[in-house]
Amino acid sequence: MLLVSYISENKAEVIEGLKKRFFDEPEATINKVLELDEERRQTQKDRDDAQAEANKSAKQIGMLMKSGQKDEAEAAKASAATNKQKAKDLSSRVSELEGELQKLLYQIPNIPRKQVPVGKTDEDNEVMYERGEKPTLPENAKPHWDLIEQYDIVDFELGNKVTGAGFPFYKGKGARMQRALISFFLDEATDAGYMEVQPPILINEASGYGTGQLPDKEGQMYYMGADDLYLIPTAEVPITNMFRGELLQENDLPKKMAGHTPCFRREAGSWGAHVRGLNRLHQFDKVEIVEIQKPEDSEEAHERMTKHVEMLLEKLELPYRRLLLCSGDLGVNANLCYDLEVWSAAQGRWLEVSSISNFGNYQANRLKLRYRDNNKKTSLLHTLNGSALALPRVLAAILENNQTEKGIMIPKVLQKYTNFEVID
RNA sequence: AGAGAGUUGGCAGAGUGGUCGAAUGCGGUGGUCUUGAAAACCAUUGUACCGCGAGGUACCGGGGGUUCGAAUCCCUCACUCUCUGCCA
Repeated sequence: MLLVSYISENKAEVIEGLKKRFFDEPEATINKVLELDEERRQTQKDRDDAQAEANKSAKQIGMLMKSGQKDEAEAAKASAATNKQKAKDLSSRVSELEGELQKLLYQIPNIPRKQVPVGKTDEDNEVMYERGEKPTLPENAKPHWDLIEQYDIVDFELGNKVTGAGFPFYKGKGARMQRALISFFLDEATDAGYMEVQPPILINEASGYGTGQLPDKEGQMYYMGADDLYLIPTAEVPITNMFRGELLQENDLPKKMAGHTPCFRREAGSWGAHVRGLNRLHQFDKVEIVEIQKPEDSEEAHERMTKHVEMLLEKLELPYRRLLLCSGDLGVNANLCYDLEVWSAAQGRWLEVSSISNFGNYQANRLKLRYRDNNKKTSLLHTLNGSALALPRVLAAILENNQTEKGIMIPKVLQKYTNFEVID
C-alpha cells in the first residue's frame, strides 16, 4: 500500500496515477484518505494527552498510598478514572479510524511509472521487441495437446479422475522434462547469485496480506479452512514474506532468492477460450526469483532480472517477445511490469511465461520491511520478483516448436538434465 | 494427539502490582591509552506514532480483562521446549 506521507506530499501525481489506472473517483478517495489521516492524528494526540494525565495521576496515587495519605489517594482515583475513560474512548476511535484508513489504502493500487503506457486491456500492452526465429513447422504439425497424447507424456484424463480439471499427471519423459526444466532454471538462478530456497507452499493470513494477495484476490487462492491456511499462487508469497517485519542493514543488501514450488490457482471464472492443454492449469510448477533492493537500485535490478529470464529463453532456443504492460493490465501492487511471451508455433500465438515486476515500496510498506542505511536512517525497501520460469507453457512451446517427423527434439541445454535427446 | 514447562531488548538472562522501557553480562558503536593491535577504562547503544521543539504515547509472544496503576494477576490464542504416543 501507499504511504500516507507519500500521498499527501505528491497528491497531484497520485491522482494522476490513479486516473491512468482508470480508478474510480481518485480525487474523492485521496481526499478521504487525507481527511481520515488528519482526524486520526488529532484523535491520537487527544488520546495521548488523556493517557498522560491518567499516568500522572496513577503515579501520584502510588506515592500517596506509600506515605499513608489514604483519603487524598481516594480523591485522586476519581479524576484518574475520568481520564482513563476518556483515553479508552479515544483509543477505540483511533482504532476505528486506523481500520477505515487501512481499508481504503488497501484499495488504492500502486502508482504506475511514467513509462507505463495508458491502456485498458492486454491488447494495449506495448511490444518492446521480439527475439529469436519462429520455426517453420512440418505440414501435419499438431498443437501440444495432441502431442502430449501422441507421446503419452501428460495425462489430463488421469488428473480428472484423481483430482479434477486442471490437475494433470506428467508421465515418463513428460515428468522427466519437468524435473529437467526445474533443475536447469534453479542452476541458472544460482549461477546468477540467487540463494536457492525451498519454501512452504501453505501460507497464513498475515503473509497473504503482506504481499497483497489478500484481501483483494482472496477468491483466487485455495483455502484450507480447517487450519486457516492458503495454498500459494506463487512462490513470491512465502519467499518475500521471509522478510516481513524485518529491519535489515544496508550491508546485508540486496537479498536475492530463487525457489521452485508448485503454484495453485483457482482461476475462478476465467475458463473458456484459449485454455486448452497446458495453457492454463489449477496446479503448475514455477521457479521464481525474488529480490529485496535498496530504492535507488531497484530499477537496475528489474532490468537485470528481466535479462536473466530472457537469457533462459534464449538458451532454450524459444522465440520470445518482451512486453511493457499497460496501466490497465499492470497488477495492483506493481509500478512497472514486463511480461515475456514465447511463441507457441502450432497454436500460432504468444504465451505468457513470465511477469517481472517492480513493486517499489508498495509491498514493503505492507510487509513493514525496512533497512537501516549506513547513516542510521531507516527506510522502506523495494521488492521485485519474476517467474524464471513457469513450466507448462514453456513445455507447450518446446513441444510444438520442436516437433519433427522423428519426434520432439529436446533443446541442447536441457539434454544433460533429461538424459534423452528426443521424445518419440 | 496427551501431560508438563516456557515465550522479556541484537544475544544471554534478572525482574511476581507502583519512579520498570526494564538490572546485569555479552555483543555493537564512539572515545582514552598504544608505533599498531589486544587488554583495560569511559561513554553510548530498541522500534513505532504524535509534536517545530521541549516533550508525550505505545510496545516485555498476539488479543482481551481486572486495577487509580500490569512485564508482574486473570481469560484466550499462537508458538517453543521436555516426556509419552504416532509417523515419512
